[in-house]
Amino acid sequence: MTYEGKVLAALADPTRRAIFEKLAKGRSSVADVARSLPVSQPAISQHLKVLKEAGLVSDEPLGQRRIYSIDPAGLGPLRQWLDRFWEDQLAAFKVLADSDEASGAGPRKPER
Amino acid sequence: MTYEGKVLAALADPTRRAIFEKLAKGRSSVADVARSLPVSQPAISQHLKVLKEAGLVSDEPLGQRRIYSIDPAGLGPLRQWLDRFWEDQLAAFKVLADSDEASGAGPRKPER
DNA sequence: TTCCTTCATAAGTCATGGCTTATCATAAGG
DNA sequence: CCTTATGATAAGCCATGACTTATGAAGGAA
Repeated sequence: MTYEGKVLAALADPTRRAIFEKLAKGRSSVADVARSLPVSQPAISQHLKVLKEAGLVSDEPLGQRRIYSIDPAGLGPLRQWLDRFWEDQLAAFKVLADSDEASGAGPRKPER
Repeated sequence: MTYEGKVLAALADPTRRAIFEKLAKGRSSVADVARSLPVSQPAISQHLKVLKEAGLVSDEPLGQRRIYSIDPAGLGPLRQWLDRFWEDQLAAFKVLADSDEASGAGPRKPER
Protein backbone atom coordinates (compact mmCIF):
# COMPACT_ATOMS: atom_id res chain seq x y z
CA MET A 1 0.00 0.00 0.00
CA THR A 2 1.12 3.54 -0.60
CA TYR A 3 2.44 5.71 2.22
CA GLU A 4 -0.48 8.12 2.04
CA GLY A 5 -2.82 5.13 2.00
CA LYS A 6 -1.38 3.85 5.27
CA VAL A 7 -1.62 7.26 6.89
CA LEU A 8 -5.16 7.88 5.67
CA ALA A 9 -6.34 4.45 6.81
CA ALA A 10 -4.73 4.99 10.20
CA LEU A 11 -6.30 8.40 10.74
CA ALA A 12 -9.71 7.42 9.37
CA ASP A 13 -10.70 5.76 12.64
CA PRO A 14 -12.12 8.15 15.27
CA THR A 15 -10.53 6.34 18.20
CA ARG A 16 -7.14 6.41 16.55
CA ARG A 17 -7.55 10.10 15.81
CA ALA A 18 -8.36 10.68 19.49
CA ILE A 19 -5.21 8.80 20.47
CA PHE A 20 -3.18 10.76 17.98
CA GLU A 21 -4.56 14.06 19.21
CA LYS A 22 -3.88 13.16 22.82
CA LEU A 23 -0.29 12.23 22.03
CA ALA A 24 0.05 15.51 20.17
CA LYS A 25 -0.55 17.27 23.47
CA GLY A 26 2.19 15.25 25.10
CA ARG A 27 3.84 11.83 25.19
CA SER A 28 2.24 9.29 27.47
CA SER A 29 2.09 5.64 28.42
CA VAL A 30 -0.40 3.10 27.07
CA ALA A 31 -2.30 2.98 30.36
CA ASP A 32 -2.51 6.75 30.40
CA VAL A 33 -4.03 6.79 26.94
CA ALA A 34 -6.41 3.99 27.87
CA ARG A 35 -7.58 5.93 30.92
CA SER A 36 -8.54 8.87 28.74
CA LEU A 37 -10.66 6.89 26.30
CA PRO A 38 -13.71 4.63 26.67
CA VAL A 39 -11.99 1.54 25.28
CA SER A 40 -9.94 -1.25 26.82
CA GLN A 41 -6.17 -1.32 27.06
CA PRO A 42 -5.77 -4.04 24.41
CA ALA A 43 -7.78 -1.91 22.00
CA ILE A 44 -5.38 0.95 22.65
CA SER A 45 -2.38 -1.28 22.04
CA GLN A 46 -3.87 -2.43 18.75
CA HIS A 47 -4.51 1.11 17.63
CA LEU A 48 -1.02 2.20 18.63
CA LYS A 49 0.37 -0.62 16.53
CA VAL A 50 -1.49 0.66 13.47
CA LEU A 51 -0.37 4.22 14.12
CA LYS A 52 3.20 3.07 14.54
CA GLU A 53 3.17 1.07 11.31
CA ALA A 54 1.89 4.17 9.56
CA GLY A 55 4.86 6.08 10.90
CA LEU A 56 2.69 8.42 12.94
CA VAL A 57 3.96 7.52 16.41
CA SER A 58 7.10 6.13 17.98
CA ASP A 59 7.59 4.38 21.28
CA GLU A 60 10.31 4.05 23.82
CA PRO A 61 10.56 1.80 26.88
CA LEU A 62 10.63 3.49 30.27
CA GLY A 63 10.90 1.01 33.09
CA GLN A 64 7.97 -1.31 32.83
CA ARG A 65 6.06 1.23 30.78
CA ARG A 66 6.21 2.19 27.16
CA ILE A 67 6.05 5.86 26.28
CA TYR A 68 4.41 6.75 22.99
CA SER A 69 4.89 10.05 21.23
CA ILE A 70 3.96 11.60 17.92
CA ASP A 71 6.26 11.43 14.96
CA PRO A 72 5.52 14.71 13.21
CA ALA A 73 7.34 13.59 10.06
CA GLY A 74 4.73 10.85 9.69
CA LEU A 75 2.27 13.37 8.37
CA GLY A 76 4.63 14.25 5.52
CA PRO A 77 3.38 11.72 2.95
CA LEU A 78 -0.23 12.75 3.47
CA ARG A 79 0.68 16.39 3.24
CA GLN A 80 2.60 15.88 0.02
CA TRP A 81 -0.25 13.89 -1.46
CA LEU A 82 -2.67 16.65 -0.51
CA ASP A 83 -0.49 19.36 -1.96
CA ARG A 84 -0.55 17.69 -5.34
CA PHE A 85 -4.29 18.27 -5.70
CA TRP A 86 -4.07 21.62 -4.08
CA GLU A 87 -1.64 22.89 -6.67
CA ASP A 88 -3.35 21.16 -9.60
CA GLN A 89 -6.72 22.51 -8.65
CA LEU A 90 -5.50 25.99 -7.85
CA ALA A 91 -3.88 26.15 -11.25
CA ALA A 92 -7.03 24.95 -12.98
CA PHE A 93 -9.12 27.26 -10.85
CA LYS A 94 -6.97 30.20 -11.74
CA VAL A 95 -7.53 29.57 -15.44
CA LEU A 96 -11.27 29.58 -14.85
CA ALA A 97 -11.09 32.68 -12.67
CA ASP A 98 -9.15 34.55 -15.31
CA SER A 99 -11.60 33.65 -18.05
CA ASP A 100 -14.50 34.57 -15.76
CA GLU A 101 -13.02 37.95 -15.07
CA ALA A 102 -13.63 38.95 -18.66
CA SER A 103 -17.35 38.26 -18.18
CA GLY A 104 -17.49 40.17 -14.92
CA ALA A 105 -18.23 37.13 -12.77
CA GLY A 106 -16.17 36.66 -9.61
CA PRO A 107 -14.46 33.36 -8.82
CA ARG A 108 -17.25 31.91 -6.75
CA LYS A 109 -18.53 28.41 -6.37
CA PRO A 110 -22.30 27.84 -6.34
CA GLU A 111 -23.59 26.78 -2.93
CA ARG A 112 -25.46 23.53 -2.72
CA MET B 1 -18.93 13.32 12.60
CA THR B 2 -16.34 16.01 12.14
CA TYR B 3 -15.53 17.42 8.74
CA GLU B 4 -12.02 16.05 8.76
CA GLY B 5 -13.43 12.70 9.83
CA LYS B 6 -15.70 12.56 6.80
CA VAL B 7 -12.88 13.51 4.47
CA LEU B 8 -10.44 11.05 6.00
CA ALA B 9 -12.96 8.21 5.88
CA ALA B 10 -13.78 9.02 2.27
CA LEU B 11 -10.15 9.08 1.17
CA ALA B 12 -9.12 6.05 3.18
CA ASP B 13 -10.54 3.67 0.60
CA PRO B 14 -8.14 2.90 -2.29
CA THR B 15 -10.88 2.74 -4.92
CA ARG B 16 -12.26 6.09 -3.83
CA ARG B 17 -8.78 7.57 -3.93
CA ALA B 18 -8.41 6.27 -7.48
CA ILE B 19 -11.70 7.89 -8.44
CA PHE B 20 -10.66 11.12 -6.78
CA GLU B 21 -7.31 11.13 -8.55
CA LYS B 22 -8.92 10.45 -11.90
CA LEU B 23 -11.37 13.30 -11.43
CA ALA B 24 -8.47 15.52 -10.46
CA LYS B 25 -7.12 15.02 -13.97
CA GLY B 26 -10.44 16.10 -15.44
CA ARG B 27 -14.18 15.93 -14.94
CA SER B 28 -15.89 12.86 -16.33
CA SER B 29 -19.09 10.85 -16.37
CA VAL B 30 -19.85 7.89 -14.14
CA ALA B 31 -19.50 5.42 -17.00
CA ASP B 32 -16.15 6.94 -17.89
CA VAL B 33 -14.89 6.46 -14.35
CA ALA B 34 -16.27 2.92 -14.26
CA ARG B 35 -14.42 2.07 -17.46
CA SER B 36 -11.12 3.09 -15.93
CA LEU B 37 -11.45 0.95 -12.81
CA PRO B 38 -11.96 -2.79 -12.20
CA VAL B 39 -15.28 -2.39 -10.38
CA SER B 40 -18.89 -2.27 -11.50
CA GLN B 41 -20.81 0.91 -12.27
CA PRO B 42 -23.00 0.66 -9.15
CA ALA B 43 -19.88 0.47 -7.03
CA ILE B 44 -18.65 3.67 -8.65
CA SER B 45 -21.97 5.39 -7.98
CA GLN B 46 -21.80 4.38 -4.34
CA HIS B 47 -18.27 5.68 -3.99
CA LEU B 48 -19.18 8.94 -5.70
CA LYS B 49 -21.99 9.37 -3.22
CA VAL B 50 -19.56 9.07 -0.31
CA LEU B 51 -17.13 11.49 -1.93
CA LYS B 52 -19.93 13.95 -2.57
CA GLU B 53 -21.18 13.79 1.02
CA ALA B 54 -17.63 14.50 2.15
CA GLY B 55 -17.64 17.61 -0.01
CA LEU B 56 -14.87 16.31 -2.22
CA VAL B 57 -16.74 16.16 -5.52
CA SER B 58 -19.69 17.85 -7.13
CA ASP B 59 -21.90 16.69 -9.97
CA GLU B 60 -23.88 18.27 -12.74
CA PRO B 61 -26.35 16.73 -15.18
CA LEU B 62 -25.40 16.77 -18.84
CA GLY B 63 -28.07 15.20 -20.99
CA GLN B 64 -28.53 11.65 -19.83
CA ARG B 65 -25.16 11.66 -18.15
CA ARG B 66 -23.90 13.08 -14.91
CA ILE B 67 -20.57 14.87 -14.90
CA TYR B 68 -18.53 14.63 -11.72
CA SER B 69 -15.69 16.95 -10.88
CA ILE B 70 -13.45 17.65 -7.91
CA ASP B 71 -14.34 20.27 -5.36
CA PRO B 72 -10.92 21.58 -4.34
CA ALA B 73 -12.35 23.34 -1.28
CA GLY B 74 -13.34 19.92 0.06
CA LEU B 75 -9.74 19.29 1.06
CA GLY B 76 -9.74 22.38 3.25
CA PRO B 77 -10.92 20.77 6.51
CA LEU B 78 -8.35 18.01 6.26
CA ARG B 79 -5.61 20.47 5.47
CA GLN B 80 -6.54 22.67 8.42
CA TRP B 81 -6.64 19.68 10.72
CA LEU B 82 -3.22 18.62 9.48
CA ASP B 83 -1.74 22.06 9.90
CA ARG B 84 -2.66 22.09 13.56
CA PHE B 85 -0.30 19.23 14.33
CA TRP B 86 2.27 20.50 11.95
CA GLU B 87 2.51 23.82 13.72
CA ASP B 88 2.22 22.37 17.22
CA GLN B 89 4.94 19.86 16.63
CA LEU B 90 7.25 22.21 14.82
CA ALA B 91 6.89 24.71 17.66
CA ALA B 92 7.58 22.08 20.31
CA PHE B 93 10.48 20.79 18.29
CA LYS B 94 11.94 24.26 17.94
CA VAL B 95 11.80 24.87 21.67
CA LEU B 96 13.70 21.66 22.32
CA ALA B 97 16.20 22.43 19.61
CA ASP B 98 16.85 25.89 21.01
CA SER B 99 17.33 24.71 24.59
CA ASP B 100 19.61 21.90 23.45
CA GLU B 101 21.71 24.27 21.44
CA ALA B 102 22.99 25.91 24.62
CA SER B 103 24.35 22.56 25.83
CA GLY B 104 25.92 21.80 22.48
CA ALA B 105 23.71 18.77 21.87
CA GLY B 106 21.72 18.26 18.69
CA PRO B 107 17.91 18.51 18.61
CA ARG B 108 17.00 15.51 20.65
CA LYS B 109 14.22 14.61 23.01
CA PRO B 110 15.06 14.67 26.72
CA GLU B 111 15.16 11.30 28.45
CA ARG B 112 12.91 10.40 31.37
C1' DT C 1 -44.33 5.24 -29.23
C1' DT C 2 -40.10 1.92 -28.83
C1' DC C 3 -35.32 1.30 -28.05
C1' DC C 4 -30.83 2.34 -25.97
C1' DT C 5 -27.84 4.42 -22.83
C1' DT C 6 -26.74 6.21 -18.43
C1' DC C 7 -27.08 6.25 -13.67
C1' DA C 8 -29.01 5.47 -8.97
C1' DT C 9 -30.90 2.40 -5.72
C1' DA C 10 -32.26 -2.09 -3.54
C1' DA C 11 -30.94 -6.35 -1.72
C1' DG C 12 -27.75 -9.69 -0.57
C1' DT C 13 -22.94 -11.69 0.12
C1' DC C 14 -18.60 -11.68 2.21
C1' DA C 15 -14.29 -9.88 4.13
C1' DT C 16 -12.38 -6.60 7.07
C1' DG C 17 -11.64 -4.41 11.26
C1' DG C 18 -12.67 -2.64 15.88
C1' DC C 19 -13.86 -4.35 20.09
C1' DT C 20 -14.02 -7.64 23.91
C1' DT C 21 -12.01 -11.13 27.52
C1' DA C 22 -8.29 -14.15 28.55
C1' DT C 23 -3.61 -14.92 28.82
C1' DC C 24 1.38 -14.37 28.83
C1' DA C 25 5.86 -11.81 29.26
C1' DT C 26 8.46 -8.35 31.36
C1' DA C 27 10.00 -5.23 34.96
C1' DA C 28 9.91 -3.25 39.51
C1' DG C 29 9.06 -3.82 44.53
C1' DG C 30 7.93 -6.51 48.69
C1' DC D 1 11.16 -16.02 45.90
C1' DC D 2 6.10 -13.84 45.22
C1' DT D 3 3.24 -10.06 43.98
C1' DT D 4 1.92 -6.12 41.35
C1' DA D 5 1.75 -3.21 37.29
C1' DT D 6 2.11 -2.66 32.50
C1' DG D 7 1.45 -3.83 27.90
C1' DA D 8 1.39 -7.04 23.88
C1' DT D 9 -0.88 -10.92 21.73
C1' DA D 10 -4.57 -14.57 20.80
C1' DA D 11 -9.15 -15.79 19.88
C1' DG D 12 -13.74 -14.78 19.09
C1' DC D 13 -17.85 -11.71 18.30
C1' DC D 14 -20.22 -8.62 15.56
C1' DA D 15 -21.05 -4.33 12.92
C1' DT D 16 -19.63 -2.00 9.05
C1' DG D 17 -18.64 -1.43 4.42
C1' DA D 18 -17.14 -2.70 -0.27
C1' DC D 19 -18.65 -5.36 -3.65
C1' DT D 20 -22.06 -7.98 -6.61
C1' DT D 21 -26.55 -8.65 -9.61
C1' DA D 22 -31.10 -7.01 -10.52
C1' DT D 23 -34.06 -3.42 -11.42
C1' DG D 24 -36.15 1.02 -12.31
C1' DA D 25 -36.04 5.96 -13.67
C1' DA D 26 -34.80 9.51 -16.96
C1' DG D 27 -33.03 11.41 -21.18
C1' DG D 28 -32.01 11.33 -26.14
C1' DA D 29 -32.52 8.88 -30.82
C1' DA D 30 -35.17 6.10 -34.23
